[in-house]
Amino acid sequence: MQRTDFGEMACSIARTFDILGEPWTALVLRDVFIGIRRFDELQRDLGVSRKVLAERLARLVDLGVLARRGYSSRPPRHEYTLTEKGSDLVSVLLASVAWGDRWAAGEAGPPALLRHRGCGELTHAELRCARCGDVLHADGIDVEDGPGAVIPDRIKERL
Amino acid sequence: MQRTDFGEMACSIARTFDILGEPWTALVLRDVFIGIRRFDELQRDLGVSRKVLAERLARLVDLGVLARRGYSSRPPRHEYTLTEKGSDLVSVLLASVAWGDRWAAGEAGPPALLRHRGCGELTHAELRCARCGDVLHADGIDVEDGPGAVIPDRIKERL
DNA sequence: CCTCCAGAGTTCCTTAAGGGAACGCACTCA
DNA sequence: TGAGTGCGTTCCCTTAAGGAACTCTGGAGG
Repeated sequence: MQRTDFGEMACSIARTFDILGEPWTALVLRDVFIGIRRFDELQRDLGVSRKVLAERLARLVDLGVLARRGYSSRPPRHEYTLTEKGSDLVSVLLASVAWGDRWAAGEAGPPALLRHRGCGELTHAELRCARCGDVLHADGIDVEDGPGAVIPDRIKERL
Repeated sequence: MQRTDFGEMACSIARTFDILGEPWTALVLRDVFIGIRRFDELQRDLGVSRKVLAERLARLVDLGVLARRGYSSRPPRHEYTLTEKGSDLVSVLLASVAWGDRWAAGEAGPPALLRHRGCGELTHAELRCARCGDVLHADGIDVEDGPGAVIPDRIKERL
């Protein structure tokens, strides 16, 4: 329902989930990623209401995650594609595929498989430290304040 | 609002976002991850309504993402901690931190920094192919059907 | 013993977001 | 000219989100 504005919080998780914190948005991005790019195709594939789909697409275009381009001017037709910002967001989806495959796939196994074009193998995404290259786990990480951390109001008033 | 049941879809993204597809849940997990474990602390830190917080916590415990344990029996007090399933889900949060830091941080820079205890350096999470170890990008991946892909109903009827 | 406080939820109420169905409009094709 | 397709809008109803106030339990303090 989103009465709270997560996008303004001083937290990259909140800001990301201001966009992704709503299942349809994630699924729209997934579909565009796998090549479903037109309104009606998306609507059929997802089973979402046209209203919600229209809203999500407009928001994603607004945010610069998707781009809307005409691929035919007569009749006017358009399609949605991922921008760089958008394909980068797909990483979050890939991380969630890894989790879902491990913890929510059940007996049937993963519903989809990922093939890395670089090496040609079936694979899954693994999170690694950008510095040392080791696999990252939640319990090997400490969080510290960064430059964009909030300045409490009582201090901000004095600036 | 979630009238649609994303958890039943044959898609690991949908299943993951059935849980995470709602900003408060992500923030609750973040807080538990950074060590905020008690109901009132969470409520104060997040500014979420107690009702929504109670609902989210109950659901996460139900799903096995969080565990609720008493840390004092007299007076009865409890705290929430991440299970293995939960800490694994934090990976998705780490991926979203990387995206948010890059695309939503603005001039101020990232609100928080991650230090990898393994190497001691400030770092960020990078997605890599579990097979060849190369960095994974959305556009280097092909998606194929997996064993858990849906069986269309007209076929399922015959089994 | 009586009152006060903290932790941890619950209950109630209002409002806005979700979902479906129908409508609109531009263009094409038989 | 009438049906079909692509892409949305509009209307209306229902349900969940959010806030505030209330409850209940079990110490502390005087």
